[in-house]
Amino acid sequence: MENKETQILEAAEKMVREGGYNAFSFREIASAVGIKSSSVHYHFPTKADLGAAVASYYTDKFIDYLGTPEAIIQAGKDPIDIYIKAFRNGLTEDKCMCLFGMLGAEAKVLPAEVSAQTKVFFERNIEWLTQAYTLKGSKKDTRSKAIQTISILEGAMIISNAMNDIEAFDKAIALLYVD
Amino acid sequence: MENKETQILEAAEKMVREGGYNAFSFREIASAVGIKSSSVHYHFPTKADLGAAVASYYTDKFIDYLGTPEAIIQAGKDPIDIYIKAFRNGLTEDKCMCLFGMLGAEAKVLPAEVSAQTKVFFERNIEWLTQAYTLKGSKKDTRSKAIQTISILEGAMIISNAMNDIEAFDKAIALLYVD
DNA sequence: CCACATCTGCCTATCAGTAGATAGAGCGAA
DNA sequence: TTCGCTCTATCTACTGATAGGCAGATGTGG
Repeated sequence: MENKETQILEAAEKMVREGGYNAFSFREIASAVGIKSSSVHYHFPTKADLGAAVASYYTDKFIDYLGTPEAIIQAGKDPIDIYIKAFRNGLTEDKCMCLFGMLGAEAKVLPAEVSAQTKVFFERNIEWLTQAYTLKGSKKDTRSKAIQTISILEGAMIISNAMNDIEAFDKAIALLYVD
Repeated sequence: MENKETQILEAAEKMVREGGYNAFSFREIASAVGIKSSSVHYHFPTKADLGAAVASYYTDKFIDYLGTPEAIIQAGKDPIDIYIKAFRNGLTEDKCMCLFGMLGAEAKVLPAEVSAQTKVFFERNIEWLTQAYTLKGSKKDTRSKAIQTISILEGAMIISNAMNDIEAFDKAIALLYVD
Protein backbone atom coordinates (compact mmCIF):
# COMPACT_ATOMS: atom_id res chain seq x y z
CA MET A 1 0.00 0.00 0.00
CA GLU A 2 1.06 3.56 -0.62
CA ASN A 3 2.45 5.47 2.29
CA LYS A 4 0.08 7.35 4.55
CA GLU A 5 1.06 10.74 3.19
CA THR A 6 0.02 9.76 -0.31
CA GLN A 7 -3.14 8.17 1.00
CA ILE A 8 -4.00 11.42 2.73
CA LEU A 9 -3.39 13.39 -0.44
CA GLU A 10 -5.54 11.02 -2.48
CA ALA A 11 -8.38 11.14 0.03
CA ALA A 12 -8.22 14.92 0.21
CA GLU A 13 -8.12 15.21 -3.57
CA LYS A 14 -11.28 13.16 -3.89
CA MET A 15 -13.13 15.17 -1.27
CA VAL A 16 -12.11 18.52 -2.72
CA ARG A 17 -13.09 17.41 -6.20
CA GLU A 18 -16.50 16.43 -4.90
CA GLY A 19 -17.32 19.39 -2.72
CA GLY A 20 -14.54 21.94 -2.63
CA TYR A 21 -12.03 23.14 -0.10
CA ASN A 22 -14.61 23.68 2.64
CA ALA A 23 -16.14 20.25 2.16
CA PHE A 24 -13.44 18.19 3.80
CA SER A 25 -12.17 17.99 7.34
CA PHE A 26 -9.15 16.49 9.03
CA ARG A 27 -11.40 13.99 10.77
CA GLU A 28 -13.01 12.80 7.55
CA ILE A 29 -9.67 12.34 5.89
CA ALA A 30 -8.31 10.60 8.95
CA SER A 31 -11.13 8.10 9.02
CA ALA A 32 -10.83 7.56 5.27
CA VAL A 33 -7.21 6.48 5.63
CA GLY A 34 -7.62 4.74 8.98
CA ILE A 35 -5.77 7.06 11.35
CA LYS A 36 -6.65 9.88 13.75
CA SER A 37 -7.00 13.53 12.84
CA SER A 38 -3.99 14.50 14.93
CA SER A 39 -1.90 12.19 12.76
CA VAL A 40 -3.05 14.02 9.67
CA HIS A 41 -1.82 17.22 11.33
CA TYR A 42 1.51 15.50 11.84
CA HIS A 43 1.95 15.20 8.06
CA PHE A 44 0.29 18.51 7.15
CA PRO A 45 0.32 20.97 10.05
CA THR A 46 -2.51 23.22 8.85
CA LYS A 47 -5.42 22.85 6.48
CA ALA A 48 -3.85 25.39 4.16
CA ASP A 49 -0.70 23.25 4.04
CA LEU A 50 -2.73 20.21 3.11
CA GLY A 51 -4.74 22.15 0.54
CA ALA A 52 -1.63 23.50 -1.14
CA ALA A 53 -0.02 20.04 -1.07
CA VAL A 54 -3.06 18.46 -2.71
CA ALA A 55 -3.04 21.17 -5.35
CA SER A 56 0.58 20.70 -6.27
CA TYR A 57 0.23 16.91 -6.10
CA TYR A 58 -2.66 17.02 -8.55
CA THR A 59 -0.93 19.47 -10.88
CA ASP A 60 2.17 17.29 -11.14
CA LYS A 61 0.12 14.15 -11.59
CA PHE A 62 -1.92 15.72 -14.35
CA ILE A 63 1.00 17.17 -16.28
CA ASP A 64 2.97 13.96 -15.91
CA TYR A 65 0.01 11.95 -17.17
CA LEU A 66 -0.17 14.12 -20.27
CA GLY A 67 3.47 13.93 -21.22
CA THR A 68 4.98 16.70 -23.33
CA PRO A 69 3.31 17.97 -26.51
CA GLU A 70 6.50 17.16 -28.43
CA ALA A 71 6.49 13.55 -27.32
CA ILE A 72 2.83 13.16 -28.23
CA ILE A 73 3.37 14.56 -31.68
CA GLN A 74 6.41 12.37 -32.17
CA ALA A 75 4.20 9.42 -31.29
CA GLY A 76 1.94 10.43 -34.14
CA LYS A 77 -0.90 11.67 -31.97
CA ASP A 78 -2.69 14.97 -31.54
CA PRO A 79 -1.78 16.63 -28.22
CA ILE A 80 -5.07 18.57 -28.08
CA ASP A 81 -6.96 15.35 -28.47
CA ILE A 82 -4.91 13.77 -25.69
CA TYR A 83 -5.56 16.76 -23.50
CA ILE A 84 -9.31 16.62 -24.06
CA LYS A 85 -9.36 12.91 -23.32
CA ALA A 86 -7.44 13.43 -20.10
CA PHE A 87 -10.17 15.77 -18.92
CA ARG A 88 -12.91 13.45 -20.07
CA ASN A 89 -11.27 10.58 -18.23
CA GLY A 90 -11.29 12.52 -15.00
CA LEU A 91 -15.00 13.02 -15.40
CA THR A 92 -15.96 9.49 -16.41
CA GLU A 93 -13.60 7.49 -14.23
CA ASP A 94 -13.52 9.51 -11.04
CA LYS A 95 -17.04 10.77 -11.65
CA CYS A 96 -16.25 14.23 -10.39
CA MET A 97 -14.89 17.65 -11.21
CA CYS A 98 -11.39 18.62 -12.14
CA LEU A 99 -9.77 19.69 -8.87
CA PHE A 100 -9.02 23.12 -10.26
CA GLY A 101 -12.47 23.67 -11.66
CA MET A 102 -13.50 23.56 -8.02
CA LEU A 103 -10.60 25.53 -6.59
CA GLY A 104 -10.71 28.08 -9.39
CA ALA A 105 -14.32 28.83 -8.56
CA GLU A 106 -13.55 29.10 -4.86
CA ALA A 107 -10.40 31.14 -5.35
CA LYS A 108 -11.75 34.17 -3.50
CA VAL A 109 -12.03 32.37 -0.18
CA LEU A 110 -8.99 30.10 -0.35
CA PRO A 111 -5.89 30.50 1.80
CA ALA A 112 -3.18 32.32 -0.11
CA GLU A 113 -1.00 29.23 -0.62
CA VAL A 114 -3.87 27.34 -2.17
CA SER A 115 -5.02 30.06 -4.52
CA ALA A 116 -1.41 30.59 -5.55
CA GLN A 117 -1.17 26.91 -6.49
CA THR A 118 -4.41 27.27 -8.39
CA LYS A 119 -2.88 29.99 -10.51
CA VAL A 120 0.14 27.78 -11.10
CA PHE A 121 -2.04 24.96 -12.39
CA PHE A 122 -3.75 27.15 -14.96
CA GLU A 123 -0.54 28.85 -15.98
CA ARG A 124 1.15 25.50 -16.57
CA ASN A 125 -1.83 24.16 -18.49
CA ILE A 126 -2.06 27.24 -20.66
CA GLU A 127 1.63 26.93 -21.43
CA TRP A 128 1.22 23.28 -22.31
CA LEU A 129 -1.70 23.99 -24.64
CA THR A 130 -0.02 27.01 -26.18
CA GLN A 131 2.95 24.86 -27.04
CA ALA A 132 0.68 22.16 -28.40
CA TYR A 133 -1.12 24.59 -30.71
CA THR A 134 2.15 26.09 -31.82
CA LEU A 135 3.59 22.69 -32.63
CA LYS A 136 0.41 21.82 -34.51
CA GLY A 137 1.11 24.75 -36.76
CA SER A 138 -1.25 27.44 -35.53
CA LYS A 139 0.19 30.73 -36.65
CA LYS A 140 -1.16 33.28 -34.21
CA ASP A 141 -2.83 33.77 -30.87
CA THR A 142 -1.98 30.31 -29.65
CA ARG A 143 -2.26 31.49 -26.06
CA SER A 144 -5.83 32.62 -26.63
CA LYS A 145 -6.60 29.28 -28.19
CA ALA A 146 -5.13 27.60 -25.13
CA ILE A 147 -7.29 29.67 -22.79
CA GLN A 148 -10.35 28.91 -24.88
CA THR A 149 -9.65 25.22 -24.77
CA ILE A 150 -9.24 25.00 -21.03
CA SER A 151 -12.23 27.28 -20.47
CA ILE A 152 -14.56 25.17 -22.49
CA LEU A 153 -13.35 22.01 -20.79
CA GLU A 154 -13.83 23.38 -17.29
CA GLY A 155 -17.20 24.81 -18.25
CA ALA A 156 -18.30 21.57 -19.85
CA MET A 157 -17.39 19.77 -16.65
CA ILE A 158 -19.54 22.07 -14.58
CA ILE A 159 -22.57 21.70 -16.83
CA SER A 160 -22.15 17.97 -17.01
CA ASN A 161 -21.67 17.75 -13.26
CA ALA A 162 -24.67 19.95 -12.56
CA MET A 163 -26.97 18.13 -14.97
CA ASN A 164 -25.47 14.76 -14.07
CA ASP A 165 -25.19 14.05 -17.76
CA ILE A 166 -21.98 13.12 -19.53
CA GLU A 167 -23.54 13.69 -22.93
CA ALA A 168 -23.69 17.38 -22.08
CA PHE A 169 -19.90 17.30 -21.76
CA ASP A 170 -19.50 15.87 -25.24
CA LYS A 171 -21.93 18.35 -26.75
CA ALA A 172 -20.13 21.22 -25.05
CA ILE A 173 -16.66 20.31 -26.26
CA ALA A 174 -17.74 19.70 -29.87
CA LEU A 175 -16.58 23.25 -30.55
CA LEU A 176 -13.01 22.13 -29.94
CA TYR A 177 -13.15 19.80 -32.91
CA VAL A 178 -14.15 22.54 -35.33
CA ASP A 179 -11.20 24.11 -36.99
CA MET B 1 -34.82 49.56 2.11
CA GLU B 2 -35.72 46.13 0.76
CA ASN B 3 -37.44 43.79 3.15
CA LYS B 4 -35.31 41.55 5.32
CA GLU B 5 -36.07 38.43 3.33
CA THR B 6 -34.64 39.97 0.19
CA GLN B 7 -31.68 41.32 2.13
CA ILE B 8 -30.98 37.82 3.38
CA LEU B 9 -31.19 36.41 -0.14
CA GLU B 10 -28.87 39.08 -1.47
CA ALA B 11 -26.34 38.52 1.30
CA ALA B 12 -26.45 34.77 0.82
CA GLU B 13 -26.11 35.12 -2.94
CA LYS B 14 -22.97 37.16 -2.54
CA MET B 15 -21.40 34.72 -0.11
CA VAL B 16 -22.21 31.67 -2.19
CA ARG B 17 -20.85 33.34 -5.30
CA GLU B 18 -17.63 34.07 -3.47
CA GLY B 19 -17.02 30.77 -1.76
CA GLY B 20 -19.77 28.28 -2.41
CA TYR B 21 -22.53 26.67 -0.41
CA ASN B 22 -20.27 25.65 2.45
CA ALA B 23 -18.73 29.10 2.74
CA PHE B 24 -21.62 30.89 4.36
CA SER B 25 -23.30 30.53 7.72
CA PHE B 26 -26.49 31.77 9.30
CA ARG B 27 -24.46 33.89 11.68
CA GLU B 28 -22.53 35.61 8.90
CA ILE B 29 -25.68 36.37 6.97
CA ALA B 30 -27.39 37.59 10.12
CA SER B 31 -24.62 40.02 10.91
CA ALA B 32 -24.52 41.19 7.29
CA VAL B 33 -28.17 42.22 7.39
CA GLY B 34 -28.15 43.34 11.02
CA ILE B 35 -30.23 40.69 12.74
CA LYS B 36 -29.57 37.52 14.73
CA SER B 37 -29.09 34.06 13.28
CA SER B 38 -32.30 32.78 14.82
CA SER B 39 -34.18 35.43 12.86
CA VAL B 40 -32.67 34.13 9.65
CA HIS B 41 -34.00 30.72 10.61
CA TYR B 42 -37.43 32.30 11.00
CA HIS B 43 -37.44 33.22 7.30
CA PHE B 44 -35.62 30.13 6.06
CA PRO B 45 -35.94 27.23 8.50
CA THR B 46 -32.98 25.19 7.27
CA LYS B 47 -29.83 25.92 5.34
CA ALA B 48 -31.10 23.81 2.46
CA ASP B 49 -34.25 25.96 2.33
CA LEU B 50 -32.17 29.09 2.15
CA GLY B 51 -29.84 27.59 -0.44
CA ALA B 52 -32.73 26.58 -2.68
CA ALA B 53 -34.38 29.97 -2.23
CA VAL B 54 -31.19 31.77 -3.22
CA ALA B 55 -30.88 29.55 -6.26
CA SER B 56 -34.37 30.20 -7.51
CA TYR B 57 -34.11 33.91 -6.65
CA TYR B 58 -30.95 34.19 -8.73
CA THR B 59 -32.38 32.19 -11.62
CA ASP B 60 -35.46 34.41 -11.87
CA LYS B 61 -33.41 37.56 -11.53
CA PHE B 62 -31.04 36.48 -14.27
CA ILE B 63 -33.70 35.39 -16.74
CA ASP B 64 -35.74 38.52 -16.06
CA TYR B 65 -32.69 40.69 -16.60
CA LEU B 66 -32.11 39.07 -19.98
CA GLY B 67 -35.64 39.45 -21.29
CA THR B 68 -36.84 37.09 -24.00
CA PRO B 69 -34.82 36.37 -27.14
CA GLU B 70 -37.78 37.53 -29.25
CA ALA B 71 -37.95 40.90 -27.54
CA ILE B 72 -34.22 41.39 -27.95
CA ILE B 73 -34.34 40.62 -31.63
CA GLN B 74 -37.33 42.88 -32.09
CA ALA B 75 -35.27 45.61 -30.45
CA GLY B 76 -32.69 45.09 -33.17
CA LYS B 77 -30.10 43.47 -30.93
CA ASP B 78 -28.33 40.12 -30.86
CA PRO B 79 -29.59 37.93 -27.98
CA ILE B 80 -26.34 35.97 -27.82
CA ASP B 81 -24.44 39.19 -27.44
CA ILE B 82 -26.81 40.30 -24.69
CA TYR B 83 -26.38 36.96 -22.97
CA ILE B 84 -22.60 37.17 -23.06
CA LYS B 85 -22.68 40.70 -21.71
CA ALA B 86 -24.93 39.65 -18.87
CA PHE B 87 -22.31 37.13 -17.80
CA ARG B 88 -19.50 39.58 -18.22
CA ASN B 89 -21.37 42.13 -16.12
CA GLY B 90 -21.69 39.65 -13.28
CA LEU B 91 -17.96 39.20 -13.34
CA THR B 92 -16.91 42.82 -13.62
CA GLU B 93 -19.53 44.47 -11.42
CA ASP B 94 -19.96 41.93 -8.64
CA LYS B 95 -16.37 40.76 -9.06
CA CYS B 96 -17.28 37.14 -8.51
CA MET B 97 -18.49 33.93 -10.04
CA CYS B 98 -21.84 33.15 -11.52
CA LEU B 99 -23.82 31.56 -8.69
CA PHE B 100 -24.38 28.42 -10.71
CA GLY B 101 -20.79 28.10 -11.78
CA MET B 102 -20.18 27.56 -8.07
CA LEU B 103 -23.21 25.42 -7.33
CA GLY B 104 -22.75 23.37 -10.48
CA ALA B 105 -19.24 22.47 -9.38
CA GLU B 106 -20.41 21.58 -5.89
CA ALA B 107 -23.50 19.69 -7.07
CA LYS B 108 -22.32 16.37 -5.61
CA VAL B 109 -22.44 17.58 -2.02
CA LEU B 110 -25.45 19.86 -2.16
CA PRO B 111 -28.78 19.14 -0.47
CA ALA B 112 -31.24 17.68 -2.96
CA GLU B 113 -33.39 20.83 -3.21
CA VAL B 114 -30.38 22.94 -4.07
CA SER B 115 -28.93 20.64 -6.70
CA ALA B 116 -32.39 20.33 -8.22
CA GLN B 117 -32.58 24.11 -8.53
CA THR B 118 -29.13 24.05 -10.09
CA LYS B 119 -30.39 21.74 -12.80
CA VAL B 120 -33.36 24.04 -13.35
CA PHE B 121 -31.06 27.02 -13.88
CA PHE B 122 -29.05 25.30 -16.57
CA GLU B 123 -32.10 23.82 -18.24
CA ARG B 124 -33.75 27.23 -18.44
CA ASN B 125 -30.58 28.86 -19.73
CA ILE B 126 -30.07 26.19 -22.35
CA GLU B 127 -33.66 26.66 -23.48
CA TRP B 128 -33.18 30.41 -23.70
CA LEU B 129 -30.01 30.07 -25.75
CA THR B 130 -31.48 27.38 -27.97
CA GLN B 131 -34.35 29.66 -28.78
CA ALA B 132 -31.97 32.53 -29.39
CA TYR B 133 -29.89 30.52 -31.84
CA THR B 134 -33.02 29.25 -33.57
CA LEU B 135 -34.37 32.76 -33.95
CA LYS B 136 -31.02 33.91 -35.27
CA GLY B 137 -31.44 31.39 -38.06
CA SER B 138 -29.19 28.50 -37.02
CA LYS B 139 -30.48 25.49 -38.86
CA LYS B 140 -29.41 22.53 -36.74
CA ASP B 141 -28.10 21.49 -33.36
CA THR B 142 -29.11 24.70 -31.69
CA ARG B 143 -29.23 22.93 -28.35
CA SER B 144 -25.60 21.87 -28.69
CA LYS B 145 -24.69 25.43 -29.56
CA ALA B 146 -26.52 26.57 -26.46
CA ILE B 147 -24.61 24.12 -24.26
CA GLN B 148 -21.34 25.18 -25.84
CA THR B 149 -22.09 28.82 -25.17
CA ILE B 150 -22.92 28.40 -21.54
CA SER B 151 -19.99 26.03 -21.02
CA ILE B 152 -17.45 28.42 -22.39
CA LEU B 153 -18.90 31.28 -20.33
CA GLU B 154 -18.80 29.31 -17.08
CA GLY B 155 -15.33 28.04 -17.88
CA ALA B 156 -14.09 31.50 -18.77
CA MET B 157 -15.38 32.73 -15.45
CA ILE B 158 -13.45 30.10 -13.56
CA ILE B 159 -10.20 30.80 -15.35
CA SER B 160 -10.62 34.52 -14.96
CA ASN B 161 -11.51 34.11 -11.29
CA ALA B 162 -8.59 31.79 -10.62
CA MET B 163 -6.06 33.96 -12.42
CA ASN B 164 -7.68 37.15 -11.14
CA ASP B 165 -7.54 38.47 -14.67
CA ILE B 166 -10.55 39.73 -16.59
CA GLU B 167 -8.60 39.72 -19.85
CA ALA B 168 -8.53 35.94 -19.62
CA PHE B 169 -12.32 36.01 -19.73
CA ASP B 170 -12.35 37.99 -22.94
CA LYS B 171 -9.74 35.80 -24.57
CA ALA B 172 -11.69 32.70 -23.59
CA ILE B 173 -15.00 33.83 -25.02
CA ALA B 174 -13.54 35.05 -28.31
CA LEU B 175 -14.57 31.68 -29.71
CA LEU B 176 -18.20 32.70 -29.33
CA TYR B 177 -17.75 35.52 -31.82
CA VAL B 178 -16.45 33.23 -34.54
CA ASP B 179 -19.19 31.96 -36.76
C1' DC C 1 26.98 -6.90 20.49
C1' DC C 2 25.02 -3.99 23.67
C1' DA C 3 23.20 0.30 25.82
C1' DC C 4 21.53 4.57 25.22
C1' DA C 5 19.55 8.18 22.54
C1' DT C 6 16.99 10.00 18.89
C1' DC C 7 13.51 10.05 15.42
C1' DT C 8 9.09 8.64 13.28
C1' DG C 9 4.49 8.05 13.27
C1' DC C 10 0.82 7.33 15.57
C1' DC C 11 -2.16 7.74 19.74
C1' DT C 12 -5.44 9.97 23.63
C1' DA C 13 -7.23 13.96 25.46
C1' DT C 14 -8.47 18.40 25.14
C1' DC C 15 -9.07 23.26 23.64
C1' DA C 16 -11.74 27.36 21.91
C1' DG C 17 -14.50 28.52 18.21
C1' DT C 18 -18.28 27.90 15.17
C1' DA C 19 -21.84 25.19 12.82
C1' DG C 20 -27.10 24.51 12.21
C1' DA C 21 -30.97 24.35 14.82
C1' DT C 22 -34.66 25.03 18.57
C1' DA C 23 -37.52 26.88 22.56
C1' DG C 24 -39.60 30.48 24.44
C1' DA C 25 -40.16 35.35 25.54
C1' DG C 26 -40.87 40.23 24.08
C1' DC C 27 -42.90 43.79 21.40
C1' DG C 28 -45.08 46.70 18.07
C1' DA C 29 -48.69 46.93 14.55
C1' DA C 30 -53.19 45.61 12.94
C1' DT D 1 -55.74 39.86 21.08
C1' DT D 2 -53.42 37.98 17.57
C1' DC D 3 -49.85 38.03 14.07
C1' DG D 4 -45.26 39.02 12.39
C1' DC D 5 -40.73 39.46 13.44
C1' DT D 6 -37.04 39.69 16.41
C1' DC D 7 -34.67 38.64 20.48
C1' DT D 8 -31.90 35.77 24.30
C1' DA D 9 -30.32 31.57 25.59
C1' DT D 10 -29.07 27.21 24.74
C1' DC D 11 -28.18 22.58 22.60
C1' DT D 12 -25.35 19.07 20.26
C1' DA D 13 -22.11 18.22 16.80
C1' DC D 14 -18.15 19.35 14.52
C1' DT D 15 -14.16 22.42 13.14
C1' DG D 16 -8.89 23.12 13.09
C1' DA D 17 -5.40 22.83 16.20
C1' DT D 18 -2.21 21.57 20.19
C1' DA D 19 0.07 19.05 24.14
C1' DG D 20 2.00 15.19 25.64
C1' DG D 21 2.70 10.19 25.73
C1' DC D 22 4.12 5.78 23.72
C1' DA D 23 5.83 2.01 20.77
C1' DG D 24 8.97 0.69 17.35
C1' DA D 25 12.62 1.59 14.16
C1' DT D 26 17.08 3.58 13.47
C1' DG D 27 21.49 5.09 14.65
C1' DT D 28 25.65 5.78 17.47
C1' DG D 29 29.42 5.20 20.78
C1' DG D 30 31.63 1.96 23.75
